[in-house]
Amino acid sequence: MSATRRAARRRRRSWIFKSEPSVYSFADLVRDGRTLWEGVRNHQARNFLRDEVAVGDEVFFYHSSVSPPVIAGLARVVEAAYPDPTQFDPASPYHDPRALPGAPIWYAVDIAPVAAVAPPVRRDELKGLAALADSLLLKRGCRLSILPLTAAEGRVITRLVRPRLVGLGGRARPRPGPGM
DNA sequence: GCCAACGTTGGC
DNA sequence: GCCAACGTTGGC
Repeated sequence: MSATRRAARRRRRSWIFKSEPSVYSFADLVRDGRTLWEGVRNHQARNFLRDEVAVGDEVFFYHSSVSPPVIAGLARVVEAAYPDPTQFDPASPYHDPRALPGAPIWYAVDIAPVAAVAPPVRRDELKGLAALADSLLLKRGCRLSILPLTAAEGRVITRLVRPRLVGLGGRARPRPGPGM
């Protein structure tokens, strides 16, 4: 089997991507159909984006800094890491003068919406899950905006989210993929 | 609005 | 390299 083929068969991973909905919400993603996940300026989160987030991975779109914080949607990765263009743009709030074309510091991936979660899954519902007791997501003080889930954590969140998946644009709800 | 947690910066 | 000061994140 070729390397690409092995990569294609790699186990799909699950991630939490946090966003403040006043900056960019799941509804914005639905409107846009696809977006680059720009502006990540934390090294650990950057490393996940650059090295581990892969096409096809599942993304739980998390609204932070709102009350209550929620998982508002399901998305998937449609383009793996490439240099975040905003780092080179002096007009961008994410501009980083240390970054040079050819020597990027920050990376972005592209994601697309799969289904809305309605009603959204609230953080306090997640807190009720024993399987998430030690998760990064619920860990006090965890400020990572790109957050890996273990397979078990992904499963348990999927179980909660799945009955609430609402297809986009009035179409039928998306067929659950393998493992869902 | 408060504040805990954590990352970054900069003086030494 | 240490560490105090400061800024940001993000739940509450």
